[in-house]
Amino acid sequence: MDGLTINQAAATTGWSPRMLRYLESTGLVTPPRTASDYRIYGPGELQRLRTLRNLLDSQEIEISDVGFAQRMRSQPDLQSAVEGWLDAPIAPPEGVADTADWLRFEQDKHERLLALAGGAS
Amino acid sequence: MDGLTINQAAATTGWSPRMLRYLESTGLVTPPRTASDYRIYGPGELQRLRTLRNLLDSQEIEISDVGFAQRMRSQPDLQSAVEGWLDAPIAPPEGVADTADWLRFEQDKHERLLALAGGAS
DNA sequence: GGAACCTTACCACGCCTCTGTCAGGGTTGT
DNA sequence: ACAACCCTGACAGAGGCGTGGTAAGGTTCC
Repeated sequence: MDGLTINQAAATTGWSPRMLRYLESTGLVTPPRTASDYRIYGPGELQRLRTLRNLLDSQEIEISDVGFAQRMRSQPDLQSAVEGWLDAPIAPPEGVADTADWLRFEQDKHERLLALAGGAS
Repeated sequence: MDGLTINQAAATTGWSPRMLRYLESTGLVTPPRTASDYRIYGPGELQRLRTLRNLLDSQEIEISDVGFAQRMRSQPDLQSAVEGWLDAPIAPPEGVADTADWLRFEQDKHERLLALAGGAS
């Protein structure tokens, strides 16, 4: 044994043992195990637990948020998809000749939908 | 008026009017308003709504996740705090002479805590 | 001026997150 | 061998998210 058990780690970090297991289930802090499946918290894990607590306290964020950030880290396609959406301009796309044309097109579409819903014979 | 009303926008994007208002409350899609507070969805907002739907469908993601990503965008200190935590090494910090010393220190700390909890006279 | 639309503000429901607690069974240390 | 610890799995409850509905009141169009 070269590390703390879950209750010892809980006592020194301020997390409850339940939460340490929960954090492991989210993939945020994953301690190694002994041969008989006891969790072993080394200095690295303890540091990570303490700084995680600081992070959650200082910023207004939740565990699941950090989990999502980690997920974006490991899935580049997800990251590029999200950032692509965020970076997309709010301005209208070019290629439609005139705003008035576009507007008429969309409003007609709306009326077609209403017609479908209403007087479908 | 040079844009669609909320019901028209809902019909062409597939979102419900309720959800368009909800998305505005999360800050993800914020249409401008008329003088009498009607929401006006222009081509840009419609595009954004459709691509948001694509994003949520294609990736395994929730609205609040996108909201969090946007929040990290606009708050650089939050972003650096989260990424700093994610990038922190799992390895023990240097500076402690010996792992055995550290271990003894932490375990002693544990016992002090137990003593406080148990036999506080 | 009335129908059809828009606004905000609530209530409600199902699901998920976070957190605690407990039961049944295996492991460690003295 | 016995206390004290660890494991998993389950139930439970507070609170937030995503979504729908509905009511009371202003706006727009014919």
